[in-house]
Order: sequence, then C-alpha cells, then structure tokens
Amino acid sequence: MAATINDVARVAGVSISTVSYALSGKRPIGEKTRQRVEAAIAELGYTPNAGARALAGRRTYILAVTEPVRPDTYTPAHMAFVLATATAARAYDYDVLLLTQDESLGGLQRVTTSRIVDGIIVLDVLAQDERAELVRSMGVPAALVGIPDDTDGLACVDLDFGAAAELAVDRLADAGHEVVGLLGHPESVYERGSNFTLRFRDAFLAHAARRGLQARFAMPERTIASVRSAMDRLLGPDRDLTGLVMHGEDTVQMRALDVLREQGLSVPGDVSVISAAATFDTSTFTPPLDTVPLIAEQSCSRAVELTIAQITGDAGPRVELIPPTYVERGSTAPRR
Amino acid sequence: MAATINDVARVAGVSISTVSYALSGKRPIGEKTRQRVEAAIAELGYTPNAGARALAGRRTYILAVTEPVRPDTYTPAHMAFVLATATAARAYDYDVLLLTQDESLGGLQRVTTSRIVDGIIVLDVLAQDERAELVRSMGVPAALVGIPDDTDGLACVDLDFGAAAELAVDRLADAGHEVVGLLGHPESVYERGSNFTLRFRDAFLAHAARRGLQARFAMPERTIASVRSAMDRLLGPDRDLTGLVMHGEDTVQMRALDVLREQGLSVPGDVSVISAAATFDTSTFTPPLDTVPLIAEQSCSRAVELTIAQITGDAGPRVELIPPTYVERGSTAPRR
DNA sequence: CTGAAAGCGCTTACAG
DNA sequence: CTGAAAGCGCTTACAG
Repeated sequence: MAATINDVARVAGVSISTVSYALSGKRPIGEKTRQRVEAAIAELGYTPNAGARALAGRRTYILAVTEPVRPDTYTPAHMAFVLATATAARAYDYDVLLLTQDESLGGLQRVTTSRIVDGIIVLDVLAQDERAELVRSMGVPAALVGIPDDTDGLACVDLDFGAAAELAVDRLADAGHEVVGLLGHPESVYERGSNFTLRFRDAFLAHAARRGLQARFAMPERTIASVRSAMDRLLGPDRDLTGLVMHGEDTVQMRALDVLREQGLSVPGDVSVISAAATFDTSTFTPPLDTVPLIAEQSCSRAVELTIAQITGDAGPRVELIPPTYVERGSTAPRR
Repeated sequence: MAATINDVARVAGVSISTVSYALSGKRPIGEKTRQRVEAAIAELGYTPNAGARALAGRRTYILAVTEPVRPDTYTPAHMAFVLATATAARAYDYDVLLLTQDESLGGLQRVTTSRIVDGIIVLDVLAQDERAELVRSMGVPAALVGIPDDTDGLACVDLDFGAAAELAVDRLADAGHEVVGLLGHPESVYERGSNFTLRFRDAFLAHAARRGLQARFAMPERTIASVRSAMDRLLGPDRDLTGLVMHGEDTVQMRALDVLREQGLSVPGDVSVISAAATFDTSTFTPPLDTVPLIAEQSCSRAVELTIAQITGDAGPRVELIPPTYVERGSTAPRR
C-alpha cells in the first residue's frame, strides 16, 4: 500500500501534525525537524491522499473547465484554451477536470455540489450563457473566459476584441486604405451569440465608419466555394478593396489567401492583410501575416488566478479586458 | 452548507448506513424505506461529498487522460479522442482529469499515488512510450489507445490500422488500379515512432506489393508548397498514378484535392481517392471521399471499459484491434 | 431488512 | 517550535 502521513511521522519521529504543517508551510518548523520529515517523505515516496486532504481541508485542488463543443466550433482554438487552462492551473498546483457538454449544466452542478472541484473555468462564453447564470446562482468560485451580456457578480477576462478590431482598422486607415473588408466566421457563429465575434464585428464596422472608411463584411463557411464567393463580395465588383482583416479559422484564412493569389492580387502589394485575434501561428502562412494575436495562455492564466483568488477569499468578481498588441510580419503596406 | 448524509438520514428517519446502501444498491432496502430516503435526498438536494466517498470507499470515480500535445500533433483529431474519452467515462459515472505534457510523467505519477484517479487512459501512444512503461511499473488500472511495441501486461485498444490499409489497397486493386500512392503525415510524425502511422504505412506498402501494385509514398508538411511537391512525386513524371490513399490532416487532404483540380485531374474519373483513418467528416469534401473511418468514440469507450474492468477486478490486460469498415462516397471508380 | 460504530488519511484549532 | 485529538463525510464489516 501507499505510505500515509502516519508512516512518515513514525519514520521521522514526529507527530502527524508536524508532517502536515511541514508540507503546507502553515506554521514554522524547526530546521532539523524539517529535514527529518523531508527525508522520511523521500524515503517512503509519500504523496498525500487527495481524498483525505479534500475531506479535512475542504479543498480538492481541482478546477472544472467547461468547454462546450458545438457543431461549428473551431476545434484547434478551443483545444488551445483548454490546454492553456490546464497548464495555468498546474502552475498553482491545481488539476483540471474536463466537462463536456453532454450533461449540459448538470455536470457543472454535480461537480460543484459534490465538491469534486474548488472552482470553475468557463470557456467559449456566449452573450447569453446558461453557465454564467448557474455560476452566479451557485456562488461557486469561477471565472469566464469571455464576456457575457450580464457580467453582474461574475469574474470575466478576455482579449479586448473591440480594441483589437480598432487596432486593425487604424493600421489600415493610417496606411491610407479606404475600402476595407472583414472576412469573419460562419453566420451560425454570430447567430448563436458568440460574444467575441460580435464584439469584434461591431467594433470593426463602427470604427471603420468613424475613420471614414468604406467597410464590407462577409461570413464564409469552411468550403472553398463559400470562401471564394465571400472574397468575391469583399473585393467588390470593381475590385477596389485594398485592406482585408480576417477573423476566423486558419483553413478559411489560407483559402482566402489562395483566392487572392488566383485573382492575381499580391499581398501586401495589392491588398494589405491582417489576421486578427488568431490563436494559430500566422508566421507560417504564405505570406506570413500581420496579426493582433489572441493568446490563450494570457486569458486562461488570468482566469485561473481570478478563480483561485475567489477560492482563497482574496478577491471578488470583476471584468478584465486584455489590451491587444499588433505584430508586424510585412503583410500590410501603404495604399498605392 | 451543503447537505450531508447525516441530514438525509435524519430527514428520512433512518440510519446513515441505510442512506449509503440505498445510494449504492449494495444491499437490499425495503420499498417504503427507499422512498423515504429518495424523498429526503430530493428535498435536500443531496449529493455525496466526493472527498469523503473517495476516502472511505477508495474510489474517486475519476479517470486521468494523458494526451501529449506535441508540436506537430493534429489538434482536431486529438481533441476528438479527448472528448470521446470524457463522454465514454461519463457513461460509467466517471469524470475525466486532463493531464498535459508539462509535467511529463510526473503528472501521471502524482495523480496515481495521491489517488486522485482510479485509472488512466493513455492517448496518442508511441511505439516506444514512456507512459506505457510507467503504467506497467505502477500497476495502475489503465488502457492505451494505440499499440506500443511491447504490450506485455498492458491493456491496449485501437483501430486495426494494418487491416485498414489493406482494405484501402484492396479496394483500389479490385478496381484495376496498378499504380497507387499514399499521401501520409509529415516526416517528423513517422520519425518519432507514432505507432499507428507506421503500422498504416507498412501495411499499405506490403499489401500493395502483395497485390502486385506499384506503390509510392510521400510525407507532406502542412504548407501548400509541400503538398504540391508531394503530390507531384506521387503522380509521377508520367502522371500514371490512378489510385490515391490519404492518411493525414484534413487541411492537407483538402489541399491535395486542390492540386488534383489544378492538374486537371478529376476524381474519380482520373484518380480514385480514399481518405483513410480519418477522424473528420469527409462527406463535406469536394468531392466527398470514400473513407475507412477512425471512430474515436469506438476506441475510447472500449478503453474506458477496459480500464474500469481493471478497477473492479473484472479483467486484466489485453490487446484489442477494432476491425475497419469501408464507407463509400463515390470517390473511387474502375480504372479506365 | 436495518443500525451502531470503526475507520479511511488528512487538517486544524487547542494546548503547551 | 511541537503534539494529542477532534472532526471532515462517507463506506463497510459486524450485529441483530
């Protein structure tokens, strides 16, 4: 059988409370005592029993992460957020329990009331999100990666998609472009209220208007045919589009670049292109694309911090927007 | 505070052991007693405390799933396996703890010795896999999705990739094709010993030889340039290739179809194409592709079953190969 | 068919 | 700086 705290105490010649405190650091331990304890732990290969620790300490050091995988979700991006959450959690000695959408809200409820987890990370948040309601009503420590319409009493963190869109628009406007387009997500994504796509689109259109630009918008599906027709609409009958912002899946963006090539349009010679809020690496594209990156690690580690702060009682709900940055790779140029 | 088993017992007017047994079904309960217990549980919204249950019952009802995300891993496929595992686990009342590669083997060791999990599901197995060694040496209930070189003492399950390759080759050979090609994964995938890609390639080449076919093989990267040159080699200087089997990422396969189109080659008129061991939906491709599907749900639910059987002591290690099936979508035709 | 009680392996006041 | 002990909320022999 695995060694217990009693075994460690016996081998070290101390009491179990001393072993426990040596482990948690919650009270000062004499230097030689600490060494004896550490030696015993090493000798026995002792690891505390998680169940016992959870029962006595009322902490499981497990966080739930809920990531609904919907039919049109873009898996790689979502996977990146799940993994980033797991990695961030480990930095705080937390493990991560993965909740799929199968049970819908039931799973969240179950792991909370059975105290399997200390807190919850909510991914891929919708403008109206049932999970946000549940988290609010249960009062469980949690953070949302994404901003729902009603953030009251909730801890939320996300890239400032509005500012990201404005940054991209400004870049194009400053370079003298007057007709710009946004190649976005499939229509279904906007329709179900995916909050970040809406925030990006609205800010893009509003800021383009503010800067006096003519702005176009298209929502392609994944297929090449759909991308081709979306690009056709963006380029316009007169082919007068010179600034393109893409916010969507990598396959769609690659296809869009293929279409530009087909049309004999060069980047950035004829069209300046920015890949906005991309979770993938646009430096391997042909050509490499300027980007306002969406860094899963940033949002997720902040979400983990906000959740743990609630667990330890160090902080309450709050909304945090992460300021965007612009990464230049040579895919934009002044209008000619 | 959340209701405990004591609360339930008091409200129902029974002892806590009766409540416990009513919940577990491990001993018969009188009909009216059961009803009183159930009413009390419903009234109080009682859910057993997971930590206490784990400590007393020596079962956490949590499975670890280890999925190393390597630089060249194809995220959507791997995500599909992770999700399929989570879903399968829930069907047996298990939750899933996601282990990233950060801690490498440390995480596996930690969750095992601290008894956070009852068993382990190992995904994306290499021919030589450290995790397999660890699982073997710790004697923890586990199942691998994939077949390492040394399966001794291990429970493994996977699609029969060899048979899958043979099925594809037979399909082409039976249709009269004499020159066939395999568009595979990037070279790095084969080099690090990803077991299923190797099994597929070897069986493809061996069976093609057995059937008297000339066989070609290429390992493209993700870029269009790489796919184009790989396809160029497969088609051959005389453009005499008429049968193509693809085993790799969806983006690469889509690009390959683009290349055939560029070359003025029609599917299946000029080239018969089969997408082998695909985790994605090839029916949305242009044109829809015949496939020997790799169904994550199948492997993963079997892996979960094998693991739980070990936990409950109902079964030991074993290797299971899932027979492949052929799905026709009209992308193959007799050679003309 | 049901109950009283030991015990799972920890954490944390309480004492010194 | 350290120890003895209560208690966390369950499961499961042991008794009846």
